[in-house]
Amino acid sequence: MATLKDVAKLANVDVSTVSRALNNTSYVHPETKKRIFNAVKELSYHPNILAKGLRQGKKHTIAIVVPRISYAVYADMIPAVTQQAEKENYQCIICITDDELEKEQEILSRLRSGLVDGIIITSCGGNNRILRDISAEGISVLQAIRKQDENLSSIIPDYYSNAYEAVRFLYAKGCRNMGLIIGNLAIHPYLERYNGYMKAVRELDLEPMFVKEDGEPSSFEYGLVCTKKLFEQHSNIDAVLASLDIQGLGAQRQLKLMGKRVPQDVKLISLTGIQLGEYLETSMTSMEIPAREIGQEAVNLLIRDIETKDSHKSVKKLIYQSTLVERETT
Amino acid sequence: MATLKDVAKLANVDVSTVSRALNNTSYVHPETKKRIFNAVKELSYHPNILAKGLRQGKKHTIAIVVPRISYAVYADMIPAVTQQAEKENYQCIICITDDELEKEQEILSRLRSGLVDGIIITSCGGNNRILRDISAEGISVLQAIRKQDENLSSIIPDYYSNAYEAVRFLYAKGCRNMGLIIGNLAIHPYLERYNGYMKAVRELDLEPMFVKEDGEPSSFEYGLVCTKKLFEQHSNIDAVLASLDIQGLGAQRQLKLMGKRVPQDVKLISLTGIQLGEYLETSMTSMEIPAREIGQEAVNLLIRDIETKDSHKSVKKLIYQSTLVERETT
DNA sequence: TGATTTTCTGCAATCGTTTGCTTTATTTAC
DNA sequence: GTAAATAAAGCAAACGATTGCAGAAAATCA
Repeated sequence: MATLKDVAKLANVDVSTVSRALNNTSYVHPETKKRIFNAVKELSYHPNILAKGLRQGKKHTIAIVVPRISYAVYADMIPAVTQQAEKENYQCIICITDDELEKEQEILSRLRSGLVDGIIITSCGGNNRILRDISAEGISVLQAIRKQDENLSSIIPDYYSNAYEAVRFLYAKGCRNMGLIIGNLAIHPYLERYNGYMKAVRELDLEPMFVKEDGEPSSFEYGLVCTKKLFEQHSNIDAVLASLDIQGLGAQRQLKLMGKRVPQDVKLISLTGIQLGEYLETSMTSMEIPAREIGQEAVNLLIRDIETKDSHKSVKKLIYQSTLVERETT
Repeated sequence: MATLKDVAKLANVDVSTVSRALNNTSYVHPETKKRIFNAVKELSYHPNILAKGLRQGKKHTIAIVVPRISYAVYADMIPAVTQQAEKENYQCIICITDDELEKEQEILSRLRSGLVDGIIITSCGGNNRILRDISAEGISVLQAIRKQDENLSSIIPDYYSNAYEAVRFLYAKGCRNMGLIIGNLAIHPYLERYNGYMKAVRELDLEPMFVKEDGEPSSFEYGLVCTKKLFEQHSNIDAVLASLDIQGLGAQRQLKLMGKRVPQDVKLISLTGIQLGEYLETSMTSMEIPAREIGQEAVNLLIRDIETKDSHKSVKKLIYQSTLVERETT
């Protein structure tokens, strides 16, 4: 691979001149410039990004760390992030933790090695210490989708309102016995959804019905099992609120198995919308999270933070509203 | 951020000794080692990966370039790639092209800057020149899922057999009028599917029926429109073969709209399987591509290539068989 | 004991850039 | 016509690691 030196030799100038010509960072005679550009083309020179980063202390690279890429929210958010990053002339590297603490730590430890200027992360929790250390070392950190650490900036959907609004909506549709499929309340989004649900249920003077199981909550099976259990506990249920899209699919299947008609007998709503909902045989009503917007704005926030020399950076907290998209299940 | 120098100073030794201690690359007195490790811990030192890469000419990083991350094949393959890369102690960066030539070029030009040791790519085509240049410059290149350039190594599913076997399967189920939804035949996988379909259809002495439209073939709408057109052209169709999962969903919807019962009136199969097919209200029969295996083996191949100093590297071509998973649509 | 070998450590060059400082040539200003 | 400003280019020191070479100390051998 050709280096600056090679170009300099061919163009018969010093490397510094080549550098300045290519970066437009000082006067270079037009003729010299021409010679340099010709040499660049002839040698098909590409600057070494490592050397550049090393010298400048800036890598123009950010990382986005997510649990999975197949989950709708991330599948939506990630392309928005990479696109926005490109627009801002940043490179973007995507890391997948599988929602495992150990993997997340491994990844964070790698990222700590000066590869990136900033990190957008949906943490699986338990890494607050490391995240804060990284942040203290000068790498910008932004929590997205999930919030774990109040001392670091975050940008998340309004899970509380999602649940609250969904209950209100179903109430207006005539439902009076709404079952909620929920996960571990120690996890922030689940707690928020739970609180939003409870608030609405109390306001409307309804009986709260919710179910939580062991096992991976982000799964088809979880929706299947929880729906079954909900009906075992309360046979009169006329609406199911699934926390996630994939839970919703499981619920749909279970309702079919139990011979319940959707939406006539039971209505169904997902609190985390996916586009796919639209494509199903019976398309699913859902609260659609503005994942793309969140991704885009996350990049903007992060880059602003990176490029701020100011030492007393403020902790920012952004909350995005979702929109209810009504489809065939309600 | 602490550097080797800081550690050296604190441990009261030379940087070279620190380097050797940390990398276990030469004799270092146990006591000295202890002092060094203490210093490392105290300063929470993390080696600068850029400097390391620059000096060693190796980055222990590979890139995977894909059109989308939401498509099932990639959503399956990518985690397999990153996991396998980690296992081999390589870092992995994921790039998304949106199937746009321009973006792909932009990305490749970035990757060319010495950031990675190798590239696994599902190209949108038209970049053969650049890919070959990159390969010639010493960055290993491996085509996955799609093959564009016969002169570069590749690892792909057997699209031909997929289609061939699907036809045979449907024939055994009693279907005699099978419509194929296909895309641009200039694109390798579509051509292969077409050829496989035609081969089987001729062998079985059936009438070939296929449809191709303008517009994005990887979409719900494409499946919708093509299915409609298929039936306009041949009203007696008793089976639809969708090239892709998402086309299959569109077909399913269209069949419902047309009042056709699946699988009684019309059978439906997807030639590119997704796990999601299992979760649908009427779960979809499909040829399941071993995306995880392909991803894993791609990494192995690539790394073997990277770590081979040998100049006359051979071009490798691997083809993976799919398996037919029968579900409710047939 | 003296000669080897092995262990331990430091010096300094290197990877491919960028950039502060200098120097020289050219232009502008009054 | 001289002083000041501007344009153009080179030298050499960084950035943070690795590594060949060399020398000193310790251990082994005869």
